[in-house]
Amino acid sequence: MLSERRLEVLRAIVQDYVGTEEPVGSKALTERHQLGVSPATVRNDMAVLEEEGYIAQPHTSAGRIPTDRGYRLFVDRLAGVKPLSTPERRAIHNFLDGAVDLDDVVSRTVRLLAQLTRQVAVVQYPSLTRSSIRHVELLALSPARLMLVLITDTGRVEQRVIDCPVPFGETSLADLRARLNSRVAGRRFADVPQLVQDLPESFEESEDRATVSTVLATLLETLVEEHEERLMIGGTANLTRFGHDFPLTIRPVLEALEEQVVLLRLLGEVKESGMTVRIGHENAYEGLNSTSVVSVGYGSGGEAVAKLGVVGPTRMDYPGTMGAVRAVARYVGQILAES
Amino acid sequence: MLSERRLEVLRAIVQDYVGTEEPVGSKALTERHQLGVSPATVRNDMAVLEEEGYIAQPHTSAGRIPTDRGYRLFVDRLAGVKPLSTPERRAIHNFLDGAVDLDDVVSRTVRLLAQLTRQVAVVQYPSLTRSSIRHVELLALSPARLMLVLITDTGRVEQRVIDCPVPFGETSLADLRARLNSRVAGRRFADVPQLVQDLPESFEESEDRATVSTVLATLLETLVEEHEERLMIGGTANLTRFGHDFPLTIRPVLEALEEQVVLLRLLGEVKESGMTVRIGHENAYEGLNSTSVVSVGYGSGGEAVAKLGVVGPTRMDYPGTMGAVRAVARYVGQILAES
DNA sequence: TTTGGCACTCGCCCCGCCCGAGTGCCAGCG
DNA sequence: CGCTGGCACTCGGGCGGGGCGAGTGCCAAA
Repeated sequence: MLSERRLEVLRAIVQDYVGTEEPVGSKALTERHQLGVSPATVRNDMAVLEEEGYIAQPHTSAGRIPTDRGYRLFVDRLAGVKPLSTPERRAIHNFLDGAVDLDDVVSRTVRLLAQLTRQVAVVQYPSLTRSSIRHVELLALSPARLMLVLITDTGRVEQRVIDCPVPFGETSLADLRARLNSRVAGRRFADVPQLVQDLPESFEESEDRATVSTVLATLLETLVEEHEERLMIGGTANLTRFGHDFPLTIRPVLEALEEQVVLLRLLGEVKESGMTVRIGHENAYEGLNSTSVVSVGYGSGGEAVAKLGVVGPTRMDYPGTMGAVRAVARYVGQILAES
Repeated sequence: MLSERRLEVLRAIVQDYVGTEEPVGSKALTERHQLGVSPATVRNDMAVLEEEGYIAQPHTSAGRIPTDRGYRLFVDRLAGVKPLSTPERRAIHNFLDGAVDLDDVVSRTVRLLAQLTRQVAVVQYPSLTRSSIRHVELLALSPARLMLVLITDTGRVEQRVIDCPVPFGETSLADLRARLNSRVAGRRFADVPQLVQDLPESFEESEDRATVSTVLATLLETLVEEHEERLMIGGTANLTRFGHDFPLTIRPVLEALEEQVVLLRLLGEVKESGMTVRIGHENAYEGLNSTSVVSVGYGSGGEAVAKLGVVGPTRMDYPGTMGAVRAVARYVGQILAES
């Protein structure tokens, strides 16, 4: 077990290193923090901390830097979530109010998060499967082609073009549209499959039934994970502040950011509620081994409809970042609830 | 005027420099190209080319590298557009077919372009103002709130929430929807303003007129440039290949890429048809002074509804990049025409 | 006009040096 | 037993000098 003071030393190391980006030595530590002990004592504590794997030296005769494990301890036991300042809070409101549609909300959120944390921001669009249907629209593009448009209560819109096996009359179309809406409007997406399964049979014309089945198939297909998840990233310019050695670091991170699948999985691991912090090697994806990911779910009501977060160097200001992420998530939730 | 051989020397310099990323000297040039003259002659030619501002030496006693002006001459007079190989062409088809909606088309295009050119790809969504309206949908979210959904012939969907000054009945809504669609469906967006201007007056109830005006105002506002333009970028990981000194270079480029306004202006300068190449300082935006932008319009018919292009180092393979950009633009145009 | 020759320039690489921050260890002190 | 000051040691980073070689410009000859 680590004594109180050793934890204090670890905290000091993390704070200094985050601030200066340079390995921190025993002397500098005692000067910058009121630890009440001499450098020699700190050195002993450091030796213990190193033994336990919380800190490391890049090379002999250099100061110490925290390891992933050290950051983990720091986040879990030594640091709280720093609440935002009033100006920052106001900035969030100013920035997010006035968004005209969902795309706008998401893109503003991304920019805001990137700016507040000075890191890379990732925002997932509200998941379809966890949203409710506001409206389903069917348009005839030509006699044998339909367009299906889905609108969710979170403002998301999806469309699909459908090739009908058989030409489909305008009356049947209006009919289908009405029946479809009366069944699914206001319902959760997750419930849609059983709500519509008997729909084809309720049509008299057998040709129409085929078309109705096709439409429903497309509708259900739209809800398949993988396809339905979208996200937006921003603040990649902040990657250039990652460190001096970043040519090597930045590459895999940029690659990871382009792999939506990777990011989605990353966010997918977020616990339903509450904030998740993944530090360095805790990230399953190799390219992100030298980064930390802070993420949290957001939603219009109590429950999360999607996630957002930031990707930054393991050497990041955890309390501040966590505060910003949480505050933004809450406010985005409010915005969505209003619209 | 430059002699034939001097132009040939310039071409050789550009090609070698693009390949090796290193200043090219007279000896190396004669070895790698059949110029039929000695290094000394080439040196004389180089001196002339330098005097004219087509090439420069990074420092005394180093080889020459092309200047922006040199690249310009190369692009204008020395290089054609390199057609893609059959496998590449096939790759485009494989990659782009199977896109389910417009977002999918755009995101696939971005990835494809980035992969083909190994540079940063930028794709603008089809412009609203140059598209036609396929359908306008009005939904009542609550008695006093409407949602306006616009669907274009290029598959783009825009939605806006409208707060009504006065509650608006379901009958009036259906009425408005019908009248609106009969007027604008199939028409160009640009024509919308005059098509709808007398619409409010055609309503009897004076309260309804206010709402109708609000709806129309929102509709027109949606078409305002700035707001209506969207784009997607990808392949930023390719920035890491820009050069050895890239920490300095990459930063402003990433920043520029995040500034949608900058990019839109960049693409906006593209001539209606035909490819545009902006080299180094020809780019108005300072952060892109060490990059070149190759862009072209694309569209479903003969005319362009939007633009796409790539951003790369001035030291890029112009013929190849131009070939890829053109080929992708053409195929995307086809895809849009089909859907 | 082209060519070979030649002296010259200058950036880069390599090496060795020194400096100093930081360490680990130890003996002494409370 | 824990803390402290002292001390020898380590080693990375910065600085400067020297050699190398690619590349140049100039010139005289073909």
